[in-house]
Amino acid sequence: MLTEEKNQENLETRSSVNFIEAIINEDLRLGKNNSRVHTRFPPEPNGYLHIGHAKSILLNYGIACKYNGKFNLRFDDTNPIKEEQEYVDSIMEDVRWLGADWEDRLFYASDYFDQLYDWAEKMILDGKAYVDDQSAEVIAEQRGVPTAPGIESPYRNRLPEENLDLFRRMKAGEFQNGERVLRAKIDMASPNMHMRDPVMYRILHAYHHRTGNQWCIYPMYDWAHGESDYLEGITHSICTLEFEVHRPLYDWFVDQIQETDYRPRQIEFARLNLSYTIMSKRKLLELVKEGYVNGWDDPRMPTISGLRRRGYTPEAIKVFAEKVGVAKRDNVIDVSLLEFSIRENLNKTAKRVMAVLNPVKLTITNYPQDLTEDLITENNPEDPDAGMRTIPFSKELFIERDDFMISPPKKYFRLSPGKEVRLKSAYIIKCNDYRLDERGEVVEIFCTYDPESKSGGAGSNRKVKGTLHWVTVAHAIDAEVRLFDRLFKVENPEDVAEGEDYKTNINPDSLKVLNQCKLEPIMANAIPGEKFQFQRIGYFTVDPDTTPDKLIFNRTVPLKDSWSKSAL
RNA sequence: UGCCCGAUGGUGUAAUUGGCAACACGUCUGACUCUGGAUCAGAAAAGUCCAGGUUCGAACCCUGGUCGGGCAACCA
Repeated sequence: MLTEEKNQENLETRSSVNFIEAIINEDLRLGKNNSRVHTRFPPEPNGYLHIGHAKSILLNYGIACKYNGKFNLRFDDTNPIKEEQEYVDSIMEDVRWLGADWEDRLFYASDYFDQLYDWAEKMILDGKAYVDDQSAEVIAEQRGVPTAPGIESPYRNRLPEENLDLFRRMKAGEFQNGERVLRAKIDMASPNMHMRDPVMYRILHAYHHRTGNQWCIYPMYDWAHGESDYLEGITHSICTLEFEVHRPLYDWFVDQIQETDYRPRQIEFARLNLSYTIMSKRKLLELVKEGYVNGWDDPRMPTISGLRRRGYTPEAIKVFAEKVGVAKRDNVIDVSLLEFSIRENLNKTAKRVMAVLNPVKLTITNYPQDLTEDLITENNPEDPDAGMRTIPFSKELFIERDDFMISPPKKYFRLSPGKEVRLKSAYIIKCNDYRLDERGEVVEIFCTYDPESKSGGAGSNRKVKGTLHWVTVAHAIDAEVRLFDRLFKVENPEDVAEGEDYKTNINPDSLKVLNQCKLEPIMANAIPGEKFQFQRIGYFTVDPDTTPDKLIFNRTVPLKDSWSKSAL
């Protein structure tokens, strides 16, 4: 981004900062952390990123940019059982695609395993941590409940030397999974459950995607996260609301290692929720594993890879994230805001082309049999720089089946017997007749054209109510078009009757595949990821499944359609 | 009968930190249009969860409620 633009943006938004920026402004005013701002995005590589993560990425990266600070990408990989390299790769691709640049600061919590271990030994020596021999069940029981204090473990007052010996033997692999843990010695009576001697290390004989079999003890989130922030010099550690109750523990752990004035600060914001959408990683994984969708990048998924394949652009997602804002109250954003963002973006950038999704033949009876005209049409009326192109026109055409009705309702502006319409960038035609098959389906429409009405010509000023898109029979190329609808039938998929789950709300018609689609010939050159507006229909992108002999398009989002709406 | 958060049009976010509740999406009109798109013009829609208090003045401060969310993995 140009500095000039950035300054302009700062000026514009200065009067209205979100609560996180307000905190940062205050920290800066007080000169905290040498007036540095340093954020990070800390995903666990246990699944693909979704639009909610995009909000977080863009928030963290946006703040770093705005305050001339830095942004890190850090994988929170402290649980080898759930984490995989595939997820690391996909996450990096998605973060990069969104435009968040971590420069040379790619880190892993596992980078810090040695340091964390050393600090843990020090805490043991200081009497701040101890080894507990009890089972997970017993420990959970002793922790008590939110409304009543817990009780102390019988191992709580073990001598530091014994704790150190045991901890070293844990590390050395002398014990089985679950046999012992290292716990911080805080307060079993705290009203905050997280302060009741939380587990710092558990034994996990498991292969880690980066450290292999080097370790058999792994740090817990609370112990690893704040210390990782500390090691990276993070100033503002932004996370979601559910970690709010963890903050006292975050601070307690930082207290144990802090050596200078520098100190990272945790700030929590409300995660993004979208109507008609499910955002839980666990449930998205379930949709993938149980085959409700075709993989993490299925265009119906709210994953970043799904949105990308659907045809969304990073710009649109950025605009969306800005419009959504940042606050602490729970929210459900209407998907229409997301759709607005991509339409607004693609309206300015997508090339307009003719595509007939559900074709019916139309013959212009008074047009010369062998003639093909190259007509000129705009690539994008919203973008003067997009230029013009030619499109062939001849006697036999395809038009959209929906664009013809034998006996139309009152405000139908399209084609019907005796009526006139314009063919986009071509001529005005009049319907004289049509032919039905034995089932009563229209198989051919017969029209005459007005040679004087050619687009751009002298006599082209005549007004007709409707304009149709079309392609020629002789030149059209075939394509498969995948029409996506929302994955869930209801606004809140989690809202279900007793004994049912969100899967009962899955929309059975979320994917409709059309195979007889006819496109103007220039589309033979379309490449995967390229975006178009199919005129009068919607925005489409070329799916990566496309092969040289089979073009496949995904519908990103339909055009707004006030006609079908009013017809309801 | 614990602790921590939150509450502003249908949805989301603002309100110069105590000064006429604004913006966006959505909805509805109308204009324009060779995309029933876009664009343009306009409208409806909250009196700020409730009750008290402080103040000339409260969405904002205080008190007490109500409602919603979170917290009891060797998950993050």
